[in-house]
Amino acid sequence: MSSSDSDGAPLSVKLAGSAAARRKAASRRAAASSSSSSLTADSSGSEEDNVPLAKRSRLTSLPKKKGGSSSSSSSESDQPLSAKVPASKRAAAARPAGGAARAAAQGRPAGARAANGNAKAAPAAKKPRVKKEPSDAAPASAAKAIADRKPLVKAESTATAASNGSEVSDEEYKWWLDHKDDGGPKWQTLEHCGVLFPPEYEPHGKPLGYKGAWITMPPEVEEVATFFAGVLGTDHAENKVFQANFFDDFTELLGKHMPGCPIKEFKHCDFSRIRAHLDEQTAKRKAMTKAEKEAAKKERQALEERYEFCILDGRREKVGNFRIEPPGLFRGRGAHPKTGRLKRRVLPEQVTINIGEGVRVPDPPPGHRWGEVQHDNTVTWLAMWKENINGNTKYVFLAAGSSLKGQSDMRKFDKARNLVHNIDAIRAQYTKDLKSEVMAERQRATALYLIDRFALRAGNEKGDDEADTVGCCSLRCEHIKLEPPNVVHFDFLGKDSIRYERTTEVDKQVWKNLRLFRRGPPKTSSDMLFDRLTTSSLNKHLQTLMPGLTAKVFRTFNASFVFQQQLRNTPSAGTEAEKILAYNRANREVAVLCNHQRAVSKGFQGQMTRIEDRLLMVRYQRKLLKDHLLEIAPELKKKHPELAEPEPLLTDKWIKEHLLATCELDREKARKKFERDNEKLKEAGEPPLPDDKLAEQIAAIDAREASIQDGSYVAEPGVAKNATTDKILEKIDKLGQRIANIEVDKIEKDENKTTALSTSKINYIDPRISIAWCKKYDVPLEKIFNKTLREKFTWALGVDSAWTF
DNA sequence: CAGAGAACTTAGGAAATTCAGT
DNA sequence: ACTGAATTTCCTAAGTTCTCTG
Repeated sequence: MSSSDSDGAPLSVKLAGSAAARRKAASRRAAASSSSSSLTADSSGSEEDNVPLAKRSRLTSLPKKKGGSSSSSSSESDQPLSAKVPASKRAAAARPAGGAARAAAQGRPAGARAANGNAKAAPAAKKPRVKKEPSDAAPASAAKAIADRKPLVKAESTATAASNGSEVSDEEYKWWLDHKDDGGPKWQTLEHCGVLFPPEYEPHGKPLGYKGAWITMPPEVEEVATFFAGVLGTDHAENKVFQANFFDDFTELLGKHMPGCPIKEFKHCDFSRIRAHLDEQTAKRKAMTKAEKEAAKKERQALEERYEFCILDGRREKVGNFRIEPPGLFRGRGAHPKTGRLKRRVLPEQVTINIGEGVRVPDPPPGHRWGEVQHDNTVTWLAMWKENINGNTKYVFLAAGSSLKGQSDMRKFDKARNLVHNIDAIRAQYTKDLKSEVMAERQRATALYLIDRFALRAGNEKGDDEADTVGCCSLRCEHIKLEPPNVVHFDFLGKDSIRYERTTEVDKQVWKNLRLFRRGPPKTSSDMLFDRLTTSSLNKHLQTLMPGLTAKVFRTFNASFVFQQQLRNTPSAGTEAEKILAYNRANREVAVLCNHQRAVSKGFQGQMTRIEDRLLMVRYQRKLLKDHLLEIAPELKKKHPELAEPEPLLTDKWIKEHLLATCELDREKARKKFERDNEKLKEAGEPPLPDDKLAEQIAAIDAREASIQDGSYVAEPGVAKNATTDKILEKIDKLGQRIANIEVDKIEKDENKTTALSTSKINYIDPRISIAWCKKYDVPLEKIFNKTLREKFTWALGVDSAWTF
């Protein structure tokens, strides 16, 4: 691309574009506090001005979706609620499925949230309704009456539910057999019991140490100090940002509840007494008897029971996270600027309840009111509140196995599957666009290539008050290194601050483009790589290529597609274990593609060593057998030359150490057994065994140890004296099998060390692929999907073995 | 037309529970 | 039966996408 492809775009358009780019680049630089001058910023826009207006406008100003919402919303503020709200919703419901319908349906009338109108929506059947009431609308007596019934928990109590207008069906509703159009309301009727609040704080009275003094605190303060004591021993406690943020909020509390208190510096705080108390509590809990634990569990369940289900369109559905998040210290991931801040207790007054109209509103805790009660059936949440750290909204949704979640899950996979038919054309298109004269198009095509080939996320812009992580569109120059002729090295922090590091070959043109974007106008490493691209412009473009297509669909598509391909490596004639191994390998392939990582567990190295020891132990056994066999039948060496081969990795040093370690273990075992036996005898009222008996055994082991030390020890080969050579050969063969199995274990464990398979299994791989695979290879589904997964994917169970993604 | 907000999906780690080997 | 490992469940943070708003 050259600078000559300038066009006749009106100045205003050009300026608008480059101003935005400047801002973006400038903010980046500021954030990274790089030393760049304004020169960089000013020149960054210049190359840009070659964007033809026609193309630009096509990208940036797609025809607006016309729905009932936009026109009605302007006039609704002075209309009665009943008239305005259902109007737009109705319009949405009547519209055929598709983007426009969805847009309209989701357009929540602005007035609905703020207005407090009492007007009832016309209760016409099948019509979506939205109504808001003051939180104390439900009369307490009625509330009580309905609270006592248990329709939300047990199917047999349908009578009470029915009295409220809804029949609870206990029958499994196979929604996937219905051809339900999407885009309309999410439900017709909805009953639920609200949310469960965490228990009140129970003060323990343990003091905080400060410069040698022990200071007892009022409960409000103590609670927060205890939060910090709770993270001692984790990385958070050592994290300076975490400490500072915690202490800021803690100090504020001190000022409020303990004016004049001497606590001024974090470094002088001593949480040890509080920590000791927490450890004590943990120990106590651990020491409970089985019966006590069971009783506690029962009590907990009794408390939670009512919240676990709701009734949606007359059917019992599981609720997901019905618990209000307890207060604590915010545990932001990666280098989050707000990590450690106090996450405050949520009060009922801050909670909005969303529930069907005309059904009983759950009681708020005694002495409280709900913040708001609304009846919006265009959304799926049952309750909502705002969290104080980032101001994010937290929702109570249905569980993953519910019909609502299932439907959107199925839609997601169907959409990804639809991409199969379009992918060739889309790839051809962006490959062509890699050479576009228009910078924005070229960047878009290049980004799309990365998203498609390397499963990158879209990459929205992030604020300064969040961890600095990126996705494709927000990549900065510093995140890639280019190596001629076509190698790219990626190194950046993605979602959850998980590092994406990868060196790979790319299309030659892509490589050239990346070089161009990087150095085009003078850029510094903290400048955006794709300075003409945003996630929304990218997604807008994708919509034109396939309805409903967005950047994230590529991840789903590629994950499922690669998985299906990898499954072709399943050995049809193999054992079940081998088939499952192939399945897990395919799964792992996908997890690697999506960069699903996990921390190496702390016991990993030890576990690995143990597996290696187990392996060597079997090898040692095999060696003994082989030696023994060759000794009694040396002629076999000709026919079985492998008998003379040394066992790999098995050294004399290891053998000696292992044998000595065994002595130690055996002594310990003997002692334990001796004690146990005596314990039994005692209970039976019989005299204990003489101590000599133990001493005798120990002496034998000591002797063995000595012989190992001086090299005179001769190990038993582990077969009967009169065993035939065939028997021994068979045994050697069996040991070989065991060795192979352990080796596979070891490889799998090592490969799984940093790779998490679950995320791709739960979110990216179309379950129908797995189910079809099970049927084709005759593997029971339980071997690959646990109960949760089977429940989540019930909609997919019916596919046959020939189903393909 | 960027930025905020709403709603929903995706994510890894901790805690709880189950499993497997001795 | 006891342990330590593996798996499952819970938790909630961190993304994406789309709409609304000033």
